[in-house]
Amino acid sequence: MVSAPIVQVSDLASHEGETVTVRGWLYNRTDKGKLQFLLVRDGTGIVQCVAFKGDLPEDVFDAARAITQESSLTVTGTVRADKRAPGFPGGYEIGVTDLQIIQKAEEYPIQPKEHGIDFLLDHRHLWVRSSRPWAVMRVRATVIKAIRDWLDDHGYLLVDTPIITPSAGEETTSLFKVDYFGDTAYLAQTGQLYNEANIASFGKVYCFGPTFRAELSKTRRHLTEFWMVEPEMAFFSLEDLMDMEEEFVTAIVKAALERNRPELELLGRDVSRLEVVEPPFPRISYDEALEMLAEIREQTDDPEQKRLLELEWGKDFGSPHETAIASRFEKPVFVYHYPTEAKAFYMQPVDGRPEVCRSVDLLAPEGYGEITGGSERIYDIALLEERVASLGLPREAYEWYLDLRRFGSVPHAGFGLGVERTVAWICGLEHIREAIPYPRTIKRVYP
RNA sequence: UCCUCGGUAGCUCAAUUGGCAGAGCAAUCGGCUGUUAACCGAUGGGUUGCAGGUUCGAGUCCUGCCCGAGGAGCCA
Repeated sequence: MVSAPIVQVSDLASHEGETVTVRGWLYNRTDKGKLQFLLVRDGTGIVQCVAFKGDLPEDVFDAARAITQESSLTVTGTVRADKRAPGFPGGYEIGVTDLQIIQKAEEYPIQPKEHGIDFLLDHRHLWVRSSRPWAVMRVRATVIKAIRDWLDDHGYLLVDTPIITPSAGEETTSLFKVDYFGDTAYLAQTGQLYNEANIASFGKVYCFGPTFRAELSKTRRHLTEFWMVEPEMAFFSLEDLMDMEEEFVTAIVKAALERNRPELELLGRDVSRLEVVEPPFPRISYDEALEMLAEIREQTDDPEQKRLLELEWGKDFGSPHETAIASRFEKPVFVYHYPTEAKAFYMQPVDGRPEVCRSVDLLAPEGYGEITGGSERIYDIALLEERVASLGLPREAYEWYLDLRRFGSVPHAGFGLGVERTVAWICGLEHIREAIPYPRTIKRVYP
């Protein structure tokens, strides 16, 4: 047994010519008789290990030959550059001198070939080992770090908000009910109301965590459990909000381009679509968006498309509308001043035009839909009380929230950004379920 | 919740008008010194989602149920 320094596959380039040990799992193999090509993963990358019968003791070569897909192992050998070597990042391979199997895997269900989505999701605990999910989760980690770094560096304080909440924030039909020692509680679908309390202590805050929606939504952009970051800022106007959002979203995209370009290439992402993301983002009003939709409807000959793009004033956009609007722009596009009736009770009406409110959604390009939604909040106590009453909301549940307007209320604004939708957009994924390690959808809580 | 589509070997799929349930990959065994989801030869592998029905005969037709996918509405 040769003892050699343990190195990571991602660092192999700096060990050319040295004898090293890699610990990991067998990703795939090619058996050429006296020559074995073993693709070994270690979490940081994939390296090809080459075992040649003539160079090795018989037992070592036999071990290389017997190893099954996804068996755990340690491989020792000499690092050499070779253009033919596949892997991630590739270009280097290990000439095997020793090899030990830690556990010989049983027949592994996932092959390096096409599989159906149902099968893959049933085996998500194994599928996470495959190169596509691996690349996506690395981008996801970058996105999350970029979110935190940008906010922390720009004067926002992370203030955690509860996941178990006492009352319905918005509609109870979309809340998961929890038995709380005999009382009813709900899983949070937003931390916003608490953020609004926290800004009076810290000025600019954000909460970041999982959030839960019991909606019976069955589309490529919905999960019942997803991660959301919600910044909330005292003394912010709608314009301040858009200025901040475009800087923030640009920083996230840039971080992924800087740190995960190889992963994005592995995913087949056209990164030129991401490289154009720079402030300023186009800004259009809801009314302008409706005109745009009317134009698009006129231009299409597809009767189905015409029907899907119909929208009467006052309604919120569905995904066909969002996709159609976003397709007119290279960059993410802000749509502001939505009809008040389509939005939440706490959004500030526009002066002199109360039928629309100071709200803004950010639509991602390429059909990825709404990635942020936010607004200025009502800060006048009388107006907020009136809204609570007119919508028939339970006043007692909102007493503490109304308090915030009684003790030093200020104009303020905030928004939520959906992490999985952002990751799906950056990675170019077909479906949001690939943007989270263990997706929870209306039909799936396993594994 | 509504609409549409689907469920056949471990996986991806085929099976003519209702007439012997098959292929590729994977697995196992053998061959090959540069493979990139290698290739070549051989072997094993099936309660056709479940329950009924029609029929001489059902993977195929009928009824009910279960499971999943795509889309809509709603939303991030």
